[in-house]
Amino acid sequence: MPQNKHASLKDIAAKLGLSIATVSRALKGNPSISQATRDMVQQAAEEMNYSKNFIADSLRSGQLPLIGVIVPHAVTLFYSSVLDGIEHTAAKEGYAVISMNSHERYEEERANVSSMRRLHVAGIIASVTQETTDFSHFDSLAADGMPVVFVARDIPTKTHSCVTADSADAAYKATVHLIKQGCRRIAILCGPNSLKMVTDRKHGYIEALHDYRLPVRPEYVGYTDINAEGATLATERLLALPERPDAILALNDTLLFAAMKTIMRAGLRMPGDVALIGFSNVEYAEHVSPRLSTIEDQSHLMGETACQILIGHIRGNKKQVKKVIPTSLKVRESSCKDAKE
Amino acid sequence: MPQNKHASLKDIAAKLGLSIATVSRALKGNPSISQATRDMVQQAAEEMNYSKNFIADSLRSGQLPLIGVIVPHAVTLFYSSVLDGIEHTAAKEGYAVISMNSHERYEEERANVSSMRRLHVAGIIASVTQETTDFSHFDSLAADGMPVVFVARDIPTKTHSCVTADSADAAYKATVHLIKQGCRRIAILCGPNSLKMVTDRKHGYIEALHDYRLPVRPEYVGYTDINAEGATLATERLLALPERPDAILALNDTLLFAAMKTIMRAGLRMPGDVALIGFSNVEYAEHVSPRLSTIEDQSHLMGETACQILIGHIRGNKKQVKKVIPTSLKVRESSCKDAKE
DNA sequence: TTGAAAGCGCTAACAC
DNA sequence: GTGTTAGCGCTTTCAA
Repeated sequence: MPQNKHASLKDIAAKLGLSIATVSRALKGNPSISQATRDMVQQAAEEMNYSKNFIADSLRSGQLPLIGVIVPHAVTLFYSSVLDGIEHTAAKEGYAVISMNSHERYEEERANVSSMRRLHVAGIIASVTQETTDFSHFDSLAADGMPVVFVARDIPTKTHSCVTADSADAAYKATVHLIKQGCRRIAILCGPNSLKMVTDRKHGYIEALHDYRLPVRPEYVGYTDINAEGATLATERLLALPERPDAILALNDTLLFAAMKTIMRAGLRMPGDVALIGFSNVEYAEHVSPRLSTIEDQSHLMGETACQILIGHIRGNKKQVKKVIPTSLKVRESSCKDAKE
Repeated sequence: MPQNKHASLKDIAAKLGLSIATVSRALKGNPSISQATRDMVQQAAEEMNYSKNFIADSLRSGQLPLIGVIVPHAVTLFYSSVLDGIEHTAAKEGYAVISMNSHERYEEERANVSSMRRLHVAGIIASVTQETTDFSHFDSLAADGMPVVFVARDIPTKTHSCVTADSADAAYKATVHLIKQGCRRIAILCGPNSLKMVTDRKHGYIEALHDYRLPVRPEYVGYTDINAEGATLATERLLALPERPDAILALNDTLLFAAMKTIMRAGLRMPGDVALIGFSNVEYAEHVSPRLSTIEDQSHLMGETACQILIGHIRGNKKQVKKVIPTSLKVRESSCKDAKE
């Protein structure tokens, strides 16, 4: 015999000699159905192991109870944690999560967005790639009535909701920390300016230098694509400057670890010759030697928050929400000039 | 005006004065439709930006083009990489991926399975929790005709397909490596025996001891739940033995890093007092001090392979497949007695 | 070569 | 209180 197809309303109706509509109403506790019938239907449904086929609903509503998530780099503790936060909240609200990885590539991101649209997901949470400078693929979703919330990496457009870290603030604090350690030639290792995350963090860095009357030197702003190779080259360029930086602030995990390796390989002492601090969610930062100072963001909470906002939009809330999640500075060995050396 | 609903076959038919059936056939190149009509329909479809609503199909087939994935611990490089491999293969074959995290809890796993079933996914890829000893929730999927493939952590039942690492082999090689370093009191840090992954790896460890005529001492087999707290306690117990082990083999990332911290905190030298090696996919293993020796598995490939097998089953292949993916031993400082100390 | 109609499972508007 | 019917978008007989 073929596979046990799930029991349907029709089956229950047939068994009980009722109409499909009555069964449907009884099952959702419609008060216009007599208590006796309701009980009878309830029991039959349980016996037959009935579960509602939500695809039928979806056909009518044109929307599946699914939330689409697009991240640029899924195989990281940061994004897997964001994803877990999203899943957590989504599950509580009756949504499942479909995730896709754009691998930091614009073309893949576009393809992901169109897959999501074809899938008729109820809404999308996205973190853009470092290549993305054109945002029309997202705009067209809005035109279609599919809500979008950006997480971690926002886009410049003003009309979307987003959840981000307190980037400028965190970079400011980290820079001040370095200044207080006696660093005067502080470099920053950046991703592309197309990411608002980057410009925000750079802004915090510059503000701190201004406030402490230190010059902002263009040669100390190292740009790179966000990958290990690029970051290694950019760090090497910084270290080769006539006036070598005495500190580096790295804008994310990838950049931070690449910078660390490059500094060590150059035979420089850390923090003696070059202090290092960076944005990171890698718990291993505290196990490497020297223990790395980091700015941690609350990735899980960012995911949960983004999902809550998105579900709000799905349910009809039109107001955009821009939420900032605090980070925390973890001072460890790599940025402490006065610490044990 | 309301949201731009997608154009449907009906819209195209109306515009062209054809029947819905004709449009449907024309769009899939049915040869019984005249070339002229086909061209006309094709063009209209493009103009109207038509895309097929697959929910309608799904209602009829009772199945969505979705693959469900259940992992015990999503926020790890191992599982996020497995997931990325699955997504990669799924996307190529026209499936999207729904992932859920059981957080190593049996009850969550059961809930995940029933969510997946409610969602009418086409098939499931799962890695069981360390608490799972009853597998009836998976068996009932099979009864429903929903294929399941296990990845990384298999279950004892013989009838399912699975993709696993060459656990016994890898543990054997790692143990032999330790023996060749002069270790004679080799301990193993295990998860629960309910995981086949654990018994397989333990088997390899025991075989190696046998082959080199070393005694298998029960007190050197440290059991723990797979989490940092449990692993720390288990390591402490091992280190407190009258005859302290001179080497530890840890069965996964979590256990490995917990063991490392515990050994260091006890003030013991590594590898001098205790050598350490473990299964891990954490690239940071090579940045900690001392650099950690590891057994790496090909997580991405495991995901791709599992997905290929699953899609085979979805398409009707009934033959079970058991695939073993090779690992590689990365010898670094933490397990080399003769290395620089 | 094309059209009409049934049906996938469910809900809601409209009877009675 | 309960039944009937239409319809969500599509495929697929069956007719013409």
